[in-house]
Amino acid sequence: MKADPFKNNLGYNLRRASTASMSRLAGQFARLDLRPTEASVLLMIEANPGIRQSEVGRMLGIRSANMAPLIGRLDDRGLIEREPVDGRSHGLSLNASGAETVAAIKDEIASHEALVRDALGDLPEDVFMAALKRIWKQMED
Amino acid sequence: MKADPFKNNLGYNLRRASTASMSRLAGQFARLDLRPTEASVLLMIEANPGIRQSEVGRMLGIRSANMAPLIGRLDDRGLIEREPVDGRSHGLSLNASGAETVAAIKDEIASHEALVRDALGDLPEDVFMAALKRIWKQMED
DNA sequence: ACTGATTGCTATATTACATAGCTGTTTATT
DNA sequence: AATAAACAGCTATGTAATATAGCAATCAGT
Repeated sequence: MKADPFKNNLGYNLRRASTASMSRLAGQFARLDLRPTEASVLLMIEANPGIRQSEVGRMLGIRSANMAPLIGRLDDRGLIEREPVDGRSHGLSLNASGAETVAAIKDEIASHEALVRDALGDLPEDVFMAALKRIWKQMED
Repeated sequence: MKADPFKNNLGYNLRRASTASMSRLAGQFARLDLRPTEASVLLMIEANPGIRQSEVGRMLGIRSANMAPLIGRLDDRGLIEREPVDGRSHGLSLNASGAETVAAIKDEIASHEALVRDALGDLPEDVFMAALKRIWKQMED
């Protein structure tokens, strides 16, 4: 048996847990022919109809250079509508097909969340999540 | 203010925390001209001198196809030695330069770990880490 | 009216990870 | 001993997320 220098490493275990979780969720989204970032954008649009894509990007931590082709794909697939709110901005909203897709996304997320919650065992969900949020914030300084 | 549909999403907060943590650590490793995966491989070799690269890959979750160029770079940079243990396997070990690099890596990791630990607040480190490990294991089934 | 910031975009590079397939070597089975 | 199966290392290639640099059009504040 080999020694594992990362056994007690917080950062490493955080990364492995996140990677494993995302990889599984990506597999679920693949059934909808969606990538995780695309699904997250659709959810953000559903929660905020008319939101501008620059704002979606800011909230999700996606650069505008990466948002452009992403939104383009969603538009090409007929999931969203773009309406100009001023000369340079488009307000984004879901159309019927997009709303259907979001409903399916929510189902996948719910089952995935349940799986993660199960793994927490005794540790209360809100305590765990608060710690994650503090890590996230802390690292940005 | 816009609504955030991911505010109470375990998977999303796990991912953001992990990404932020890794991005910061990558910035620290960049000072050593190393990428995170390269640093992790060097640490694994230090902890297990003579280990074969296939075994490093198994423990770190890196495919053999991706290990090959990675090990090649570390060899080209003169950080590791490869010695044949049989006709198909190479035993990996650090040379003097590699050992020096690993010492620097450990310093960076220590300061990074301290930062993550601070963010945990009241939540005991071992409880948090155990939860991460359970998530990691759970997702693989 | 002008300056500077913002928005959306193209082009391109990097990093991590994946699959497919190849050669040679070792181990197991007959 | 001969053959089959598994393994180690590798190349080539594709995908996803992310990053930087730069551009044109638009908007806001002085």
